[in-house]
Amino acid sequence: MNGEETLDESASRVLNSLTGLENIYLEQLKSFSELDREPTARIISISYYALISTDENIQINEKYSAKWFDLKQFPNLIFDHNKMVQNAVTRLRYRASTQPIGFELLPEKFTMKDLQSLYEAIFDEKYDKRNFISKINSMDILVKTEEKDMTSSRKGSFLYRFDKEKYHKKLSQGYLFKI
Amino acid sequence: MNGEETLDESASRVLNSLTGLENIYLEQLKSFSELDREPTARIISISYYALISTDENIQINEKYSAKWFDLKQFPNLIFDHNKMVQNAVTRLRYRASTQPIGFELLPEKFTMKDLQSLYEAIFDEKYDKRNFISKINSMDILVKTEEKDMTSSRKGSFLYRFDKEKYHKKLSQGYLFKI
DNA sequence: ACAAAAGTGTTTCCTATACACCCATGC
DNA sequence: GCATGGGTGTATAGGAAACACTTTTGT
Repeated sequence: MNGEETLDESASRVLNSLTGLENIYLEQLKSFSELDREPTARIISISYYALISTDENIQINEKYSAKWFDLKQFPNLIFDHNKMVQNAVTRLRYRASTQPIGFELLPEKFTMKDLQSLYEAIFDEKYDKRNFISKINSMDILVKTEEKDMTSSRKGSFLYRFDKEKYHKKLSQGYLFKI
Repeated sequence: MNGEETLDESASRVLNSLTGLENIYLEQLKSFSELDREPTARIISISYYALISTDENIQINEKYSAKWFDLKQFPNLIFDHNKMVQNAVTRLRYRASTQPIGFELLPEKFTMKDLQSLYEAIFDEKYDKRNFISKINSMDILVKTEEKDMTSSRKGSFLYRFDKEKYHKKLSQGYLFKI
């Protein structure tokens, strides 16, 4: 980090220089301070994770040779970076079960199927679509649009939007998000 | 922190110099890095919380003028330290609901009433004793001893121990602690 | 007409909660 | 014998999970 920014700002800046993205959900995870975690010097790292929507068009800056990996088949990382990833997955699952961060990861309009697939990916579990949809509907934080996504079926499936205002209103009335 | 220790070690050392205690449960919370969090210099702090059992006999080192406060009536703290305390309470509650850290805070042998009072303090809620006890019993991680605590009633109440081995065996079989 | 995904309700089970009386003992 | 805290069981309600068929439409 630089001397003139917070750690959160620093994380934002790094993500931006890597992807060009701005205003991305970032959450601080934890510090890693083992003496021998890197061989050349004593380095303390504070890890973060970001939620990057599937509809963002990203040009990864080649300078850092970063790459996307599927969680189920990602390579061994150097130093303690495997631990960092594991820690990030755990935190992501906790966060996703207590806050509607799922919507950070979808385009503004999405189908119920998209939403279900996303949560299935986050928790690495399969859900029954009837139960999933009625759970989501019971939360009453989505708005059904008139539009349909016609790309995945002949019948087409309705698109929904996350209603931030409604959600925050419910929050202030003591509502607890729980999935 | 010194240059030759991890942050966890540093937290242990600070706690030890404050209280003389060793082998205390400590968990790292998060970093605080706002530019103006302290007026005199740019300081980044990593907060921790500790679980200190009610049966520890503690001599607080007067050098640091530390004091114990009841959470329900603790004073305003300087800088961003109120935030730190709030963050610690939130984490403690999360941890206590997913891991049996309650037992870190009790003597080796304790009554069901002790345990219930402890969880009531952590979550600032009252529980029905029948429901509480049957929930604890259904976990099957306590051992009832033959001994009774005679200090709180004429009848006396049985003392229990937390069975770490049993708990870890259950964990390895996929058991999830949940209170 | 048929293939492919969307959409929709009901039943069952289990967990969480509410609730009240008897027991053992010291005084 | 009574006051005090300890100990115990059951009934009810609500949420989670299991489960299958009809609809739409492009080809």
